[in-house]
Amino acid sequence: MKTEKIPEATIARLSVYSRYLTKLEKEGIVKISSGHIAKGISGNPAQVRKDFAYFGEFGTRGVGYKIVELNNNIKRILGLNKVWDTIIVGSGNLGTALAQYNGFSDRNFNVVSLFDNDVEKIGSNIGDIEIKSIDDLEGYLDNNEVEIAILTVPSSNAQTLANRLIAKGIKGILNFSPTVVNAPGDVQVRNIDLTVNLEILSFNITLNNKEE
Amino acid sequence: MKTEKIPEATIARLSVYSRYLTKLEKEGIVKISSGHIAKGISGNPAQVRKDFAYFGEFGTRGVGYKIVELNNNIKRILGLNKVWDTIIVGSGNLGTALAQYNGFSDRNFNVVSLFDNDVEKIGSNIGDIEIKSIDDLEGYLDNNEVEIAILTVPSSNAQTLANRLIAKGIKGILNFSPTVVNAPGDVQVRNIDLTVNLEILSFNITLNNKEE
DNA sequence: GACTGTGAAGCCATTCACAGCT
DNA sequence: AGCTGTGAATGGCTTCACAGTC
Repeated sequence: MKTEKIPEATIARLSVYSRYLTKLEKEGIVKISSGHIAKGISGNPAQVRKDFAYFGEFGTRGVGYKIVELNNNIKRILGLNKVWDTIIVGSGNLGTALAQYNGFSDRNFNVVSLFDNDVEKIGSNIGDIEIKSIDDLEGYLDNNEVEIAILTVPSSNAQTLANRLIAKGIKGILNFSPTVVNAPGDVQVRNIDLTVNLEILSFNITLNNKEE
Repeated sequence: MKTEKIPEATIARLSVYSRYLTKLEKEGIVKISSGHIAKGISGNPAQVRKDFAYFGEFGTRGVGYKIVELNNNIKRILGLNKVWDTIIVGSGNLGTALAQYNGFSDRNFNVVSLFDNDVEKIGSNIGDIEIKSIDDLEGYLDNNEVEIAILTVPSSNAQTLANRLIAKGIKGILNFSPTVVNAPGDVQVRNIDLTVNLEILSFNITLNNKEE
């Protein structure tokens, strides 16, 4: 193993491997080869091995990988050996849907609060998460250790709210609004752009239809 | 312009350019240079020009691009010069949230129906979209021209439902369940994996914290 | 014999740099 | 002078192929 730049694609795949390994763990399977991991997630065996090799030697030649041990290593690498308290800013349809999404808690992301500017919503609950006033955002972040925020507000407000989050020490933003959010280098931003993905579909379908 | 393989990243950027150009159009701006487009979407001018060059010569040397004309070209390339009727399969929190998301209709994607297997929900409306029984999926697709489906069902059902959609001629699937959906080559699948994106954030934050 | 770990090769996307046009 | 269009150079990721280990 050499220390070198790790492709972001590798990190994304580690997350996928881990979820697959967790499934196998539950089924009681004990060990697995890179070839079978690759088959399970529709990938390439050499790539699976190379992805792991950035971080250490987790397998045994001639044998394969012990699933529990490998998965623990991946979760540690991804920073999932702790619970990440997370807030959602914007309790519109998407924000409230994400607040109730089980997939996050399964992976150690715990939504602790929702923020909105709609007085009709403030004070009510989504599941057992209270919707708080956006005016209380700074106060909340002063008193609670939160490093990750999910941003589900209209494009027009996205950068302003991102700035407020960053000013209060938020280190990662998952942005769903269809606008690019800028942040200083020590703050991670990931954009999930729903319409871009639909438009890639429409491009490819249009292309396929022409080729027929 | 030469015909060659077009990077998928180029298609994703075309979608982003188009949204930015639409914004400028509304502001009444008439022409723009690759440098200004790049600034607007936090990109690189050479890349902007190269992305366009895959499809033709849309600009004028020494001058730049006419915004309306360029945007029309991009929208045509992306297949957005028609309305795409779309169904959502799975009317859980995420499915209903997406059904009400304005960003889709703004870009010519029209959600025409929601499907679910919960008898409590079937027959009720989300906005003006009726929730239909999943048993009626095939019948609906026989009688309505739909090429794109959004899949927001639990992982355990995702592949089965994808197969049913593909059997009825669906050409593109936007999959939100955290599982890989397989499809034949003429069917496009795009996966939006919410937890993968959170885990990339947690990896990067963990890495930054260590480096401090 | 089976499977990992890894240098080298191959492939693809981005960026540079400049000729060509207005 | 300003800006596009594009071949060439660069950089990065993926795949190959095989030595090393069990």
